[in-house]
Amino acid sequence: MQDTDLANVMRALGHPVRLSILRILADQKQGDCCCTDVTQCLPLAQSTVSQHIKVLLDAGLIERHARGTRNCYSLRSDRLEALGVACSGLFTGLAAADAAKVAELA
Amino acid sequence: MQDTDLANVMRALGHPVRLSILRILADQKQGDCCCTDVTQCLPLAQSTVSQHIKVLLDAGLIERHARGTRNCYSLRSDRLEALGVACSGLFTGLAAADAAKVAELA
DNA sequence: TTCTTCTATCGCTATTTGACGATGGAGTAG
DNA sequence: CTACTCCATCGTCAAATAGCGATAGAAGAA
Repeated sequence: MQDTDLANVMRALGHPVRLSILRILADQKQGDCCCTDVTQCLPLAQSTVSQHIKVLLDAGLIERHARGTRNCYSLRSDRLEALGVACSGLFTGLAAADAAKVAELA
Repeated sequence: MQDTDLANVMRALGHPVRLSILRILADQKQGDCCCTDVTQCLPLAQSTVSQHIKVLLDAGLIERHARGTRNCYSLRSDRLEALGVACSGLFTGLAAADAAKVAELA
């Protein structure tokens, strides 16, 4: 994953409300979680929640699927898992490079 | 790690230049990497780089230590490793909760 | 002391973000 | 057809962010 893409995803996750939305979607029963449901879990206006959802959508972290009269949202588990791997790799990679310098010095 | 803290760190990482700075610090030889060194690796003004460094400092991702006449920076490997664990846990946790719903449905 | 280097900070501007209410289109129910 | 619900989008505002040049203080060098 490119640094630019990674930064985009990170920025999308860089707001506590958006992390909350991800958790709400993870806890909700299979697929039938619409914007109104999420809004009722948060002390925010519907339009604000909709905006945050859009950010997560654009970052590819969630997906939308029409469910009768509603738009329902669910996590994109594949992307989340890939992200977990990328982050873990990035951070331990950085830490490892750092450690290598120290070792090299000895 | 709290969602608020996690979001703060994510936001700090949500800019490609700051990711670059982390990589630069990881590659640089032991400890003697000052603001000017970083600036020379980037197409940005020194003041701008200094600001980005401050963001990383405030997020606790790097640390400053005076080295003679300069201020040198290095990664906080402990924090990075902790972050790797936290991210990995968060993402796989979300994905797992999502998968559990599907299984429960069956 | 005087000079030079380093760099954090200030002031400024332009852009982006976060929040809100209002609105209108799409679709269901009656 | 007539409600009614859902919700994405628009317009607006305040605040934060990202960029720059200028500057001043700290500290080593001469």
